[in-house]
Amino acid sequence: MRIGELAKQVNCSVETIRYYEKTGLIPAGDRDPNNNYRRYSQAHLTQLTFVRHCRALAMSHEEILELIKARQQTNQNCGSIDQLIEDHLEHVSSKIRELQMLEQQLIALRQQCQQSGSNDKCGIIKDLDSPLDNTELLELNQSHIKGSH
Amino acid sequence: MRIGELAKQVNCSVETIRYYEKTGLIPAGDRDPNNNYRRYSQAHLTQLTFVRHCRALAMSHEEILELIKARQQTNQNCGSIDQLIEDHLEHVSSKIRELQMLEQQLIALRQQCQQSGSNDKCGIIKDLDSPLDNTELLELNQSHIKGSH
DNA sequence: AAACAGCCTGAAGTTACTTCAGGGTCAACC
DNA sequence: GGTTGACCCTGAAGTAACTTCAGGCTGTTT
Repeated sequence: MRIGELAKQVNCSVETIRYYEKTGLIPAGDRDPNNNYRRYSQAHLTQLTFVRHCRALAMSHEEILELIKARQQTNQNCGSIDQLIEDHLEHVSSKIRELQMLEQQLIALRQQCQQSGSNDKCGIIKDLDSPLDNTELLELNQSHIKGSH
Repeated sequence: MRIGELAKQVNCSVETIRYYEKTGLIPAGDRDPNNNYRRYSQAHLTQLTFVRHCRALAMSHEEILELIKARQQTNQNCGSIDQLIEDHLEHVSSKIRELQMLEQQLIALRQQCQQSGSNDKCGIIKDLDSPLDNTELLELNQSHIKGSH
């Protein structure tokens, strides 16, 4: 199977597959000697499926690499896999809590407008002019799950 | 006031302030002729406070630039400001919903392990090997609110 | 033979910064 | 007077996970 076909099967772009190869998320595999095109087997499809599934769960490449490594050490204790999922779940949960606080602040901000009419009287702008209060200082942390835009 | 002092007042790094200047989020301002150091006034502090407040609400630079522009057209109708906040709130809310679905999937995945003991029998790995089902295909969209790691 | 889909590589762009390299300024202390 | 250390400067590169672009070969169809 060629790269375009593989991309279709796992629902991603061919560029993404080439990128995964470059960064070691999937093995390089061999080439058609005639044209130097990449050739993929069932094994590639399996690993790429695994990777895409992990990405759909918002895991980072680093986390996925750890899982792949664990997966290959078949007879080791799976406690580390368990722990990784547990930690990742905690990342996601804390991100949710963070965004929910943001959401509340934005709802409060929205009510400040008061239909003033003109920009200089708009309560939203006035509100944004004031410094951050303590409750807002729990800043957006640099977590690896992507943002809202 | 010099850049270090300003950074302290708004609780960010001096590099961030220089970055904001480069990207137009705050005006360039003047320099001390003796040493070429940046000098800041109360007006700078006000605008930077505004920007930091917006960032604490996870707005993108693009959104903040729009707000700054609106803010300067004092006598225009503030409907566009209203709308921007509304749209941003919707970004945040939909990101929350997305992460909550992720959270549920991770909770389900965590239960797959079944204390098998070894990696090759771990239900988590088996689960990740299977392709994404339809409910998971609502992929992580490229929204501007930062991720979970 | 020309057109067009599909493949290749390497580099640059994306976001909002942070880090680094290399160097000038300034107040204080010995 | 020399030096230490805090603070400032610039421009370039690094971060994550891709996407887009430039330039060019391959392969099938008309």
